[in-house]
Order: sequence, then C-alpha cells, then structure tokens
Amino acid sequence: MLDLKFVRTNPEIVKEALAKRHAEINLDDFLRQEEQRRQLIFEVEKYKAERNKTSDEVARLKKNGENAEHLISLMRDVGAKIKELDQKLSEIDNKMQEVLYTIPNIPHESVPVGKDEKDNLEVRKWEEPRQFNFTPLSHFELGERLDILDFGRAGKVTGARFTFYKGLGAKLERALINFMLDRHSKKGYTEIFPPFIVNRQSMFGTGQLPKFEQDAFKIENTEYFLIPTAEVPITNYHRDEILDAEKLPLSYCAYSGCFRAEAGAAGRDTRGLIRQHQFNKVELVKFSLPENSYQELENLTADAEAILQELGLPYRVVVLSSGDLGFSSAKTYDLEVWLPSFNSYREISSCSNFEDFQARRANIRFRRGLKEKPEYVHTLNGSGLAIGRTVAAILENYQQEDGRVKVPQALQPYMGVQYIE
RNA sequence: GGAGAAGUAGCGAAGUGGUCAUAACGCGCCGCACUCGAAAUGCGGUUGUCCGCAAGGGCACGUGGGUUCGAAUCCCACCUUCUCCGCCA
Repeated sequence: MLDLKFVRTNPEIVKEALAKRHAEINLDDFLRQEEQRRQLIFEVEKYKAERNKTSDEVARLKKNGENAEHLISLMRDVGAKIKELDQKLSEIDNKMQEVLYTIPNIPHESVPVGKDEKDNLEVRKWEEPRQFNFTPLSHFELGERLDILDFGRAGKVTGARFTFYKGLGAKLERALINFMLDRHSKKGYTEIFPPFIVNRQSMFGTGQLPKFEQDAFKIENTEYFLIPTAEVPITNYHRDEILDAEKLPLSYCAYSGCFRAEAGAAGRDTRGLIRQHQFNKVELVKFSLPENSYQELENLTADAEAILQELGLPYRVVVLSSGDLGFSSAKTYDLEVWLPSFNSYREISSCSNFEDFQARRANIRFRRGLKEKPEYVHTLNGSGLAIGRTVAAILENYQQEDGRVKVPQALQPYMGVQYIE
C-alpha cells in the first residue's frame, strides 16, 4: 500500500508508475474523494471539539447541582450531526480503501520498463547448460521410471497438480529442505517453522488480499487461508510491532508447504512438478533499514544463488521488467534454473524488495532512537529455493545415459547414496 | 466442544457513566543532581496516529456495533489469553 499523503502530493509519480505496470486505475477520481475526505474530517472534528467542551461544562454544572438541560438539548443536535458526518466519512474511506488497496507498488528506478516477461533483462549467468550425448528425459519421465514420483495416484487420491513422492524421491525432497535450512541458518538466518494457515489480516498484510483472493485456497466456513508461501506468516510475524533499529536487519528462513489455486493457469505446465497446487519451499525473509534494503536484496539473492551453485545447477539471474513485476514488489530478481527437457531456463526463485509497501499494510515499524518517530521497515523475501522445482532440476541435469540420476555432491551426506536408481 | 476468568503505556496495575488518558501507583528505561566512580537516594522525562502552514483540534482502554448530551465504565457480537472438564496426535 502506498502512503496516502504521498499519492496526494505526487500524483504524477503514481500515474507514471501505474502506466509502467499497465495498471488501469482512475487516480483523478481518487484524488477528488481525498479532497472531500479532508473537508469532512475538518467539519466533523469541529463538532467533536464542541461536544467535548460542552460535555465538560455539563459535568461541572451537574457536580454543582445546577441545571444543564439547555446544554444537553443543544448537544443532541450536535450528536446527530456528528453521527451523520462520521457515516459519510466512513463511506468515503471505504471507497478510497478499495482503490488504495489495489494500487501496486512503485517500481524502483533501476527496474527496466517493459510490457511483460519478455522484457525481463538477464543480469548474469552461472555456468553453461550441460551438453548431453543422449536425448535427456523430462523429470516426470525420470521420476516415473525410477518409481520416485507418482502423478497418477495423486490424481486419484486428490486431483490434478498433486504428486506423491516415493522412496528416494521422498528422501530427496526431505534432504533438500534440510540442506537449504542448514545452509541459510549457518549464514545467520533464524530458522522458523510457521503455521501453514493464516487469517485474512495476514494475507492482506503481504498483499495477497484483497486483489488476489481467487489465487488462494480458503478454508470453508472460516476466515482462514492456506499459505501460498512462508512469506505470509513470516512477514506477518512482526505485524503491528515497532522493532529495535539495532536489531535490523532481521533475517529468517522458513520451510513451509505452499498452496496455490493456480487460477488462470489452466493448460500451463500440466505435467510434472513445475506447477502444483501444493509444493514445498524454503523461504528467506528480511526486515531491513530503508537505506540498506537494496544492498540486502543483493545479499538475499546471493544467498539463494549459493544454493544453486552448491547443487551445481546452471542458472541465470533476470531482473523483472515493470510489466512482469509482482503487485507488492518494487524490484524483483528471478533465479532461473536450466531445465534440459524444456531446453530453457525456468524460475526457481524470486527475490524481491517490497520497500515499505508491505510494512505499511502490516504496520511493521522501527525506531532509530528513543525519542525518534517510528518509521516503516523495508521487507524483502526470496525463495531459497522452491523444492519441487529443485527436484525437477536435479533429476534432469544429473540424469545419466543409463537412466540413473547422480546425487549432487553437497546432497550426498543428506541422501546417503550416490545415485538414485 | 463445555464451564469460568481476564484483555488499559515496555511490564505489573488503578480507574465501574462526567472535572482521571501526555492514564494514579509500582517496576523498567532515559536525563540531571549527589559521588573519585558506582550503588543507594532525590528531581525531571518516557504512547501512537489523523487533520492543519501554524495555533490548535480529533481519534485510540482487545475488535466491531449499540445505548447516552457524554462510555475504559452499561448492552450485544466476535477475537485472543489463562484455568478446569471433555476429546485428541
């Protein structure tokens, strides 16, 4: 959420940002309502001040045993007026909130302006894709042949876009979770195991609601949602708090299941592990001083990259264009891993700086000094990494001609075997 | 799920319809004094937010409604925590 005062005083900047994102929002209507709103506040507060003053007077009169009937009857009208104006004010507030809550974040100046993902820019690349002297199989073919992934039975038991992991497949999934958490906590991220279900307020805090409710799984007859990412519970962990500036940046890593309705993705990536309704992820979250947040974004991205490097998976880093940028993000780097069966790079991590956009929604602040005013922190997060897609990348990149899959060196202590066969 | 109790500043807590919400009192924290220094002691300070150039106002006692000229205080609903019972991995 943007600062209302900022929108009012910098309408041109906001309009330009909306244009860069190809978002259609009528800002002029909004600004007119804002004008009205302030007028109403001014009016109703005048009446309230009068009421407060007169109430004191009534109290004094009654205490002295004098008659206050004339004042009381006067205040009856004032009370009615206040009620009426307050109602008007809350109506206009509600209308404005509907708009304000759907205005996306302003892209950082370093974000390339573009239409969609085709305008994302490659920032760097790590290692060249492996060359095969045989035709590489897809991870789902490998998974089924090795009897470590079972999509068919998941379809029977649950439905499309779910998977059973089995034997060394299940162990690989678990090994990756442990491996990543171990690496990140060694780097100073505090490990957290969060709830996988959150309330509406938390989903609002990180920006999933109100605009993207159709993407979430909501639990019937409750106001609970399955989390689409650990970002939601971890960022909201500090909701409505004032943090100590000396403790910043706070860095957390968390494993969680992730649940996504994938509304609008019908027909895309229907086979394999790439797009599931349920997947596992290790997430990195940071709460940073505003002046350090872009350095922290580089740090966080590097920490996610280190996992890919240790696993020996070729990848590239792209910076998302303004047209592809997520709603809450000011700047995002995607890490894309090489997937031989796709003959292309696919997103395996997304690292974003939200600046104060989430912090304002979730009311997460810090104080520089004892007498200083609280300020909003900057929040960041990134996958470190998506586990299912990492499994897919390992199976495809480490497959051997004989159909076996070599276990990456770094993972062997966690797997206890050198080959999946 | 059932019964009961409670939610007020960083913490503990007073306030049960009006002159007590920059919220009594205590602890903590900050500053000053005293001291060679510290402890102890004394004095002072210590919520956030909104409107406004400012002066000055408004709002907030778990949350949302209601009653009233006026609500921390009365009524209703909900949330959270604690205790006991039931159930359960």
